Amino acid sequence: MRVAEPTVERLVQYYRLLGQLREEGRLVVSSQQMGEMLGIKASQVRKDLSYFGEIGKRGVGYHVDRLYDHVSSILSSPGVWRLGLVGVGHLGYALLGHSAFRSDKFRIEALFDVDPSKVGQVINGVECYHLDQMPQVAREKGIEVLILTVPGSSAQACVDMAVKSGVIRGILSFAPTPLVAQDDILVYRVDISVELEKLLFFLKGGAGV
Amino acid sequence: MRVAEPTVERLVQYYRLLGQLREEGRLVVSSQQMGEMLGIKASQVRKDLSYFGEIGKRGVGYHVDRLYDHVSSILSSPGVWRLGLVGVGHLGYALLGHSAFRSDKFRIEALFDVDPSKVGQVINGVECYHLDQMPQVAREKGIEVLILTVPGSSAQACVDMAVKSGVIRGILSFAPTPLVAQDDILVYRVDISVELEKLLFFLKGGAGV
DNA sequence: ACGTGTGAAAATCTTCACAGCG
DNA sequence: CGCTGTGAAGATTTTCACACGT
Repeated sequence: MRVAEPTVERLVQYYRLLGQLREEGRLVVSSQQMGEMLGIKASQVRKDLSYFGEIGKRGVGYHVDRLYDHVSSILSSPGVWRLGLVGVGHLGYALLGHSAFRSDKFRIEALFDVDPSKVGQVINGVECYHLDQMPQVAREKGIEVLILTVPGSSAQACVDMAVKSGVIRGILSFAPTPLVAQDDILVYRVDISVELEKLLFFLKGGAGV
Repeated sequence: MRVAEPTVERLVQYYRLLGQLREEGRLVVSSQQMGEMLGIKASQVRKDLSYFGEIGKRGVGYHVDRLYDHVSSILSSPGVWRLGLVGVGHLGYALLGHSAFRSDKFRIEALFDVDPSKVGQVINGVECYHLDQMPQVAREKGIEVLILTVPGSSAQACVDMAVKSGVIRGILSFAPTPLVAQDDILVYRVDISVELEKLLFFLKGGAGV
């Protein structure tokens, strides 16, 4: 069965929460309680979890350890993903050290930039190559996913290179530009300014002018 | 009429695109063409734009300048928003210099941190205060919106302070934690690791295990 | 003839409400 | 009894299809 994107988004949150509860030594949790802690309706929690089989106990709730392992296996990867990070500016550097990028599910294997002062350096324990070498390095190192933290003006060029490399399957872009790629490359975007604009739009009241 | 969030998200993209087209000196564009450039269906473009009145010309398309001004006024703010940025780590610093934060719609008026080596400094042209002073500084400077780039462990504490300040109306958080606030404070979240997890989930094929 | 504007249909996502099991 | 699992209802968002103005 196909799992919807909003469901996956929430699964990641359940996973984090369960990790915490597990550390606190909690044994059991109900959909109601999870919902309250995450700002999600209990019925939504139950529906999300039910897509992957009956894992709770009626009249009791969910066994924290068991549910954690279960969600973990849903989100698990076949192996360790190898990532490349393109654009070692402030944002790229911030992500390199960011807690979101500390996981045993993936590893940043290479950096790419065009700045001669960065190429050849080892930054945060990862070697930086010239962008031109990206397709080759990606093939050599088995990199399948790219994080783009380049200016909008060069984002599409990076995507085109990724396509040509033949090995990149997914791209997470932080550039504020639309990207076109073949259908077999999965592109996700995090657009910071859009989020800020949305916030301000609804703050001012939502209507026009 | 209430405007849906997905619509606002696309409006921001139309706005950017129209800005480019305008600079290129283009006079007219169709919903079909805008859609192709942004990866959005033409019918969706037309529906989004039609919420705000009849602005296109049948048989012709949209007049670029006119549509640009129109979308601009929809997204416009009553004045210049004053923002505070909490947490001047790598990510906070990156955002400070980020192109997304260069706009005449808002201005970052103050930074906040707990690190003594940052408090009192002027970073990127903006003064950094101790987090404890946030409610007071926010009131003095008319800050209504906060950007949170703090570790997850302190994000909720920042929200609580913001609530107590009495003047904060919106928060954009980059922390990977759920946040609870009163209903009159609008909270948006950008969760980088969730986006990456989603990408990897659908890359591996979407199903469980 | 062409491309917008828009009701209506379709698809997607969320919430309800309750049967059923521990 | 309490809480899950789930079909059905409801809400929201996208897509279709075509009437209409230029």
